[in-house]
Amino acid sequence: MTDHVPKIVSSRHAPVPLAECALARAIRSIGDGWTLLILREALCGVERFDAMHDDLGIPRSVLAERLSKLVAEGILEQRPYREPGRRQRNGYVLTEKGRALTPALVALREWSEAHLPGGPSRLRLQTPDGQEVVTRLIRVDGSVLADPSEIVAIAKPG
Amino acid sequence: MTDHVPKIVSSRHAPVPLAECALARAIRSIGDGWTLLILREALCGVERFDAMHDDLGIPRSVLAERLSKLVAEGILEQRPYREPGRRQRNGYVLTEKGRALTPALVALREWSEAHLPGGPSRLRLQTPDGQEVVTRLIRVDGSVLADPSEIVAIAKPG
DNA sequence: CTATCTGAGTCCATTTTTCATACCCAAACT
DNA sequence: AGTTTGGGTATGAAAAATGGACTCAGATAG
Repeated sequence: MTDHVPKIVSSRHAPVPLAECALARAIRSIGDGWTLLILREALCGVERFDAMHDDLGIPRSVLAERLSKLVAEGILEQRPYREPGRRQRNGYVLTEKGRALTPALVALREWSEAHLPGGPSRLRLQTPDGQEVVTRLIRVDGSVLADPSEIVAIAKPG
Repeated sequence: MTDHVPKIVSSRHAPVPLAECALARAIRSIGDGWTLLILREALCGVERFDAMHDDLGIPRSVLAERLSKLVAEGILEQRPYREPGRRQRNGYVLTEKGRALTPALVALREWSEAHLPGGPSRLRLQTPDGQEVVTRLIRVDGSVLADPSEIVAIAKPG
């Protein structure tokens, strides 16, 4: 104690362990390739099992398992519907919790457009009046952050 | 051709196929649980193989494979360093392309704080002067979007 | 009333990843 | 010369993904 512990040189390790990190929890919850692609489908308004199966080429068993996990987590909910002359079925739609993932997906899309090869995306995310939607990083005082390299990660004492 | 094809009833399917979707490409590139957790480490300033291994509990072979993929994609780069009296090694740091993922990760963190159980996160992402950073969805005209449910996905004609 | 069609899944055998542990290597220090 | 240490490979066992066949229930046709 009277020792002057030389002090940790730099942050060799993350400032916060996984168990206390909200970002890590989000990744655990939805950070899986198929799950993210399913959320893209949901954001695009696709509700049906077979439509997702067709769009994604995902194995049916994997799709069923992921959908029920997303329902269990409250990100999707089953919405029964019936087409005229067809029997009742249920589709999957985003809950409010699920919709709240939109900023993250929009940010990913922007990153891809700016930094990945493959040409411009044909997918547009916009308001009903046709204005495209983008994300911005801002400080709590409302000012826009120009450069993400200004960001540092620290641990809140706890 | 003279047939009046009845017209597709609604968007059962996504407006854009995966191959032409920037969001899908991003998911292919980094949408994997371990990869996202590695990016979290990088964002936290963790550079070294062993530090990441300790923090994440990831198998060494998986970590090695993911790191080299991220380097190949230009998201991380190897930065050789040498501590006094130690041999030269290389760490991994975000490139500019990698840093550009920050908004997506911040958005995920916000979602987690707002909607997942687990208590407040101890991880803070802030500017050097201590202001916390958050994301906002905005229209191209600059106005802030209050509710993500206003968003619709459509295909750009192509 | 029986047959058939369809959307929405489940089941199952095979292949692919992941996992955990052990092992390896090169530099630096003893 | 021998030991330590960060940074990886190699390897067999366990888990997950894959793709195809199978199931089920209700609507409609015959």
